[in-house]
Amino acid sequence: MGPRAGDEERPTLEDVAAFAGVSRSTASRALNDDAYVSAAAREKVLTAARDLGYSPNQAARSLVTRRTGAVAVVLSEPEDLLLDHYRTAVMKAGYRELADVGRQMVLIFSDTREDLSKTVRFLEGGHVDGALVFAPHRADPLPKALRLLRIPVVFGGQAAGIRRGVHVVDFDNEGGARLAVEHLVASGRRRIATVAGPQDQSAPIDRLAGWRKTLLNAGLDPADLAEEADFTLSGGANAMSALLSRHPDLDAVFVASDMMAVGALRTLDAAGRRIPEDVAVVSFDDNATLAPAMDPPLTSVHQDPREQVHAMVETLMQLLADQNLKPRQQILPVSLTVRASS
Amino acid sequence: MGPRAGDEERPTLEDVAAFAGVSRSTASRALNDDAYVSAAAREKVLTAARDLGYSPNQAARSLVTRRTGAVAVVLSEPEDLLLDHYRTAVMKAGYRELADVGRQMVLIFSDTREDLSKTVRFLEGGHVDGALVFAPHRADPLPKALRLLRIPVVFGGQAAGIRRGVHVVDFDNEGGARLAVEHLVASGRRRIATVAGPQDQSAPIDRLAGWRKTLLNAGLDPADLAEEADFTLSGGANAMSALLSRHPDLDAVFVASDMMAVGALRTLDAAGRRIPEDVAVVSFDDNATLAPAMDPPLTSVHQDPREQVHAMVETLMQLLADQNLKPRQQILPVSLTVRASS
DNA sequence: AGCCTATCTGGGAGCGCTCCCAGGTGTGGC
DNA sequence: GCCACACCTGGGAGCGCTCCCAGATAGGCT
Repeated sequence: MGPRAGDEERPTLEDVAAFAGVSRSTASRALNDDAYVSAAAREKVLTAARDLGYSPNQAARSLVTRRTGAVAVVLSEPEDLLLDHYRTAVMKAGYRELADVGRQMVLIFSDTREDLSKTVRFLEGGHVDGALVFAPHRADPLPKALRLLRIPVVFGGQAAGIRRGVHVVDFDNEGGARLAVEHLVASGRRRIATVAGPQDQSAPIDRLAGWRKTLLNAGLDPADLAEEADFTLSGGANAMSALLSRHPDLDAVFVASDMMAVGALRTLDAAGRRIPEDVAVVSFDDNATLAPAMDPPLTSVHQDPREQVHAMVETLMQLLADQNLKPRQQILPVSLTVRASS
Repeated sequence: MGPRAGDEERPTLEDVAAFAGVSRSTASRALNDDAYVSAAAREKVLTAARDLGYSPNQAARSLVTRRTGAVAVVLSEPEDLLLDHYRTAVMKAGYRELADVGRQMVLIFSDTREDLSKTVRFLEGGHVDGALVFAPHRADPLPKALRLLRIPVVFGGQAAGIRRGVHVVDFDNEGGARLAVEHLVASGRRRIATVAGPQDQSAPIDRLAGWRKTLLNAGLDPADLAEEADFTLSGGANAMSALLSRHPDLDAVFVASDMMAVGALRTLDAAGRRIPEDVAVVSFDDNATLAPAMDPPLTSVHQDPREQVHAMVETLMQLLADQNLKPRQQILPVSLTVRASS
């Protein structure tokens, strides 16, 4: 039971207080910079803490404050989770934005059936103060399961199956599609096809709807000019082939993601179409490593995941301060970055 | 101070015990399935816990056990962190492997100077029981800073500037390069170039060394046949151009990553070289979404990040059980997946 | 019968922190 | 001179849990 070598006990607040010659209470106040601590006492405590290499015991702290200082970022997808550009950006942004408000990110991947209950149990278990949830699939049971949760939740993108009573920060997908199509119409295109994303997710649904409505508004016929794909490069290439064989005379295409646009570009190139002379291409995402790097560089609807996450964190912080905050749907604007492909 | 609506207090262990008609101690034993609890008591406690919707307070638990149940996964890179395929795979694998041993992953991105001290402070602060650290850059100060840490650390890939006394799980990068080059030599190639990765990281250094040694062993001259690039697609394309202009007669190339190989393929195609007839291509990583999807599909050195993370978690668990475990360097074997590009 | 062990239970202490409250000291106003 | 009020400090309680220990009961051995 004797002290082993290297078995240095971690100093406690009590140790710091003793070392500084003050009480535990004063030490606590100094370290958390509460009011009513004399400058001299504060100085002594901070020095003592530094000298002893003190770092507060989080467990003890959160036992009494009932705050963990951690926030979960949940990436849900009933099937195998794809860590695409968007999710990757969300993770990085989540880490940064939460760090900026002094919170730690705890990442949760929820991509199997059994994960659902594990995820709920974790969020329920007091490990985190709140959660940012990304659950793009409409059939995903997670959002509904989270309704009974005691901790505040903010959704990134629409919460499947829930229309109200939750906090949501989404992009203006329909508006983005409208920008894209209006741009094509304005430059004289008349047969504007679309490669749509998976129609079991709300973002691609909205993009498709935006394309359709804008065409109708412009007096153009969308019939048979849409093809669904799965957000992958090859999916985009195949969808483009299908469109091309149905409508060899199409003169523009709105593709619902950059990655699919790369595939579409490849198909158009193989079919001998010049871009943008024969066919103009506009895509969605404006992925910084993809869109400008293509040949030709892609015109793309710009959305900034960091901005979304920032708004989500902001909302969550308000929620943490005031549990009764009225549920809010924030729709972030998007813009069109015009490059050589259109 | 009266109870608000929806202000349901979380049940404590005490509540569960009272409900089950046993003592707090017995309830605790039943829930943690300790020995010496009668079947009847256990049953009553578990039922009570379920009925009350009890979930243990983690803070209270870890205050006394001095275990958090969480493990950090640190992705370090002094410059802007690139979430490439490998790191992404590491994150997913880390999440799964840690979940399998009942631990929670806490992800840490450390990619600026000031992050260093924040990272150290976090790891020091008792938030996690241990850490899995990925710090590929040789100049990265993090590994050395972690030496004084009180918590167990396992490195994924070599720990910059440290040769011994740390736990490391690495791939056999040099052996992988040897496999690749021996395969090319065996198929009759004689002018075998390489597109090397950044030489400030140990993995690409080892791959380059393996290429060089194997050529020399085969009686071939590596002089001037290596070109360094930065692991990006365009970097690979440019390096390939340089090699091609220096050695128009090269008949094979070993590329240090799949992504760079995609660029190299593009350059070779543009230069009118047929693959594999004129130039054979072998790359490294065997990225499941990239290597088989290329035209032609890439022969690639296969390494499995999940396997690496699994070994790291295993080592960490042993370390958690026995702090004095002797430091170990584990080198995981790699294999060659032969496809049409060679 | 007596004793020892294995099995099971409950109470108490205490992990390290924050928060509340009582109390002490100084300063200004009447 | 006294009170009011800011400012500052220390002690005590208690967050919810696990672990140790004392005690109770039942069964198997000498």
